[in-house]
Amino acid sequence: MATPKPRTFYNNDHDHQACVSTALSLAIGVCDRQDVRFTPIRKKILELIWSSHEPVLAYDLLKTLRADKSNAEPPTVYRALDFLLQQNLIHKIESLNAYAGCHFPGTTHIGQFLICKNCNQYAELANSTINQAISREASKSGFRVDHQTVEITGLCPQCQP
Amino acid sequence: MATPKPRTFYNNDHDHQACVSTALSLAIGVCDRQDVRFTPIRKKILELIWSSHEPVLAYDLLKTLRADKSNAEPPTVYRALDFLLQQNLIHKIESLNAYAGCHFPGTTHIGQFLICKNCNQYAELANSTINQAISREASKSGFRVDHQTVEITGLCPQCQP
DNA sequence: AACTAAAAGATATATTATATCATAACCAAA
DNA sequence: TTTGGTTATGATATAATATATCTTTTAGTT
Repeated sequence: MATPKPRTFYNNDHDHQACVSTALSLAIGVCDRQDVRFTPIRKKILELIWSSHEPVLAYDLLKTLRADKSNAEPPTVYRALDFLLQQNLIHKIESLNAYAGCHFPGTTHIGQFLICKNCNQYAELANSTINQAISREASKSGFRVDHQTVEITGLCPQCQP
Repeated sequence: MATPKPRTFYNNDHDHQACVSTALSLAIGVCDRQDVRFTPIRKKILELIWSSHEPVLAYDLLKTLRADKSNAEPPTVYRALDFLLQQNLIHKIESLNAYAGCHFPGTTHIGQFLICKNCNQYAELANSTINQAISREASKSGFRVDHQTVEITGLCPQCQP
């Protein structure tokens, strides 16, 4: 399987509405094929996650969601997040306790995250060189790999001096 | 710099007291060289972290610590953890919100963690093949890497069927 | 329409972590 | 050997993240 082309970081000029609508369309397709329900709350949470290219905190989602749904409570958000995680439409960034839109939605892939310390944007790679190196080296210790969490912090191209 | 030999997973027969005392001796050396204070609380927390080869939760440390120090409160533990993290004597396992003894204490290294889903033990690698693959592939996206979080779950040799 | 299963509402609480101010211990210099 | 400064700890409160549980509503099926 070829490594998909890595997403680059975005500048202020890009057509962000296109990012959001692409993510939503793909999500509709995924849920359709999986025969699971892409309810209004789930759609709204996915939209909010895609409102920027930065990982988002659950309680920030809750605050924003409450503009629309004043009765929203933490479980409302966490249930939607759990659903979106299960459908591979978002990822959790463990080192930030934050959630980020998946760039390869509905596909089985092993993602790696590049997170810019300056602008807080992330990029998702699905780089087979990295994940093969990890699998191979782990095997040398006799370890059978099930899941990899790879989160890389640093400076994105636009934030470098 | 050569890749240090990866630590393997431990079985029930190993001389665990030796693991603990080695960790403590090395910590004393590190703190000495850094001219920082290895106080009784810090020592106790490090000992508790090394009481097994499994990552430990902060509030579990607190519970255990209270056997000795009944007035211990969360900041007592978190301050000691912060200190030990700063001195590279322990690591935080982000995907578990847990803390684990460092296998290469006091050295600058880029660690990777293998975490067994069955027995909960971890091993720490400092594998340059992995971290070079990550740096190199991240560079291709123009990203300047500062820090890597690599946490791999699966089955250790002893827990495989 | 009645039934069933899935989703959402509502409430409570668990878990993880930090802020802040007060006190104590350590240690260097006068 | 006091003085003063710094670092560590005590104590209290609270913030931030996440889940358990029970009820009600909604959607889809018979």
